[in-house]
Amino acid sequence: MGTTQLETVPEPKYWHLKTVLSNALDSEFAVGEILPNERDLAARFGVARATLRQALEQLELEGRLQRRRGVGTTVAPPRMGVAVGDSRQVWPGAVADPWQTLGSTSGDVPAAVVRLLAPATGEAVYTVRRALTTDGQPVAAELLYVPAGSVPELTGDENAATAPGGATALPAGGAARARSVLRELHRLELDGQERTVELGSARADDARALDRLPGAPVLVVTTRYLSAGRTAAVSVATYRADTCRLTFGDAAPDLLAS
Amino acid sequence: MGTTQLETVPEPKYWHLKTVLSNALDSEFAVGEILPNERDLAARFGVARATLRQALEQLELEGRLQRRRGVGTTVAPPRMGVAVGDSRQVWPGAVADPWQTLGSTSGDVPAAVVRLLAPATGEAVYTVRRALTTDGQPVAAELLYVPAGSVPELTGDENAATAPGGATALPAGGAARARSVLRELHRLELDGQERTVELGSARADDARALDRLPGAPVLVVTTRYLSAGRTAAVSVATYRADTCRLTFGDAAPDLLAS
DNA sequence: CAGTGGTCTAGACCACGCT
DNA sequence: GCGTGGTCTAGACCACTGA
Repeated sequence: MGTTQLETVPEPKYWHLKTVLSNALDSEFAVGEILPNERDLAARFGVARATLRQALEQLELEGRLQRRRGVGTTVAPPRMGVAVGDSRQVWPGAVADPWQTLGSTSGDVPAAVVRLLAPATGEAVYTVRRALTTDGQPVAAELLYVPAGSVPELTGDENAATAPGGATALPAGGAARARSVLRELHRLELDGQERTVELGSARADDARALDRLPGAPVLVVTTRYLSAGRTAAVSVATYRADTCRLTFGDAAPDLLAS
Repeated sequence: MGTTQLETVPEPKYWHLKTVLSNALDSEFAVGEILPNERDLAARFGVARATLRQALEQLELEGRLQRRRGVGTTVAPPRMGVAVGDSRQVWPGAVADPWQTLGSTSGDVPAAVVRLLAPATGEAVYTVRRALTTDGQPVAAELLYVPAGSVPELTGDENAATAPGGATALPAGGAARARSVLRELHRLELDGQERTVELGSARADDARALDRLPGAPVLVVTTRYLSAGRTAAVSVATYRADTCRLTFGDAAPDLLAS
């Protein structure tokens, strides 16, 4: 009886707006072009600025737009492919590794990492900071956790106090020290590696390294390096979710470029 | 001279709020517990509801909370690990494949997929819809694109009109038809597969399948199946970014559970 | 300095899930 | 019907960038 509800799922304004803008981006804008500012755009579409921003946020999340405070909103280039795992499994910092070793930090070791490392009680952990950039653009920031047991040659001089109940971070050092950690790590045989990928939001330090605001969406890649039946190292890498696409397998990244 | 700016990076309210809530979730709430409603929470923290919502959105993005319209906000369980690629590479729909084959749809073939398939001009494409659920919860929705050339035995009865300049979708069918497409596909030898992972937002149909609102964050996994030097099929799978963590490699998903 | 995006407010109404 | 989260408004001020 009642009137058959004819096509009335009132699509949210911001959703419709996003579609309209998306089409406009495809047909009327070139990569790098600057859009009108938010107040003008909102007025043009007859919506409040908050509503327009909801649409822009979606488009930025999808990598279609790039917004920068004090500058404006520009049309983003297609996401770049970033090789994360290829067939040959190697230690971080091996030859031809595009990551840049920055140094070793002295932060806490997150509980989740401690769980993966399953270190001997109170065993110290080296923390190496690395960064990945492409064409001058920051792409990813990584923290590599190496328990002292994986690099026995380094335990000579500076022994950190062993805290009960958890891994202790070793004192910070320069890039030279970080590289020596990697060098020692390479003496081990790499038996395999396991990875997980999940969505996260950038912490304050990652945000700075990635040239984004805190809370920006990132893809968190956690890698567990296995050697002799034990976890020799754990890497937590955060990739800018807006600008890059992770590639796995033997694909040349360009093959899947859009 | 000038007063050294002492610790004044005015942290946004929503960011601070997120931290406070996050700690509260760790210490004072159990998984599944319902939080006070947004209006009460906002009043309790002395902020506008919109500001509180910004903090809740972040926490939901990180998989800490689950919000459902008409119901409330609950504490989410830890993300579940979902195996995406293991060492042995197999066709979709092989034995022990946990995906459920739903049927074949008749939608358009996205331009990005056409580029990967590189089909003969106007070659028709089968589209198979599948879904993955764990413990009754929808986890992922997949569209598998199979060019007619990959399953020659099926081209007998219904030939779609070949449109110029692009791949044509074949008419829809039931789960039985979809399964026959998979069966035929298995006759090919799988030479390898390439994957990409990127952040996306759920389209209307995916949102329905995943029991989320349109625009919800999803992890889009694009897989290219290679056989005899050619792309035999392309799968585009969208995973709920809030509830799952993709696992690669030989890891048992539980090993990396948080 | 002017102009941009980022944050925040205090309201209003709507769509949905339950009971 | 009632309470929930989802959408939307019209303003205000702030933080940052670049001329």
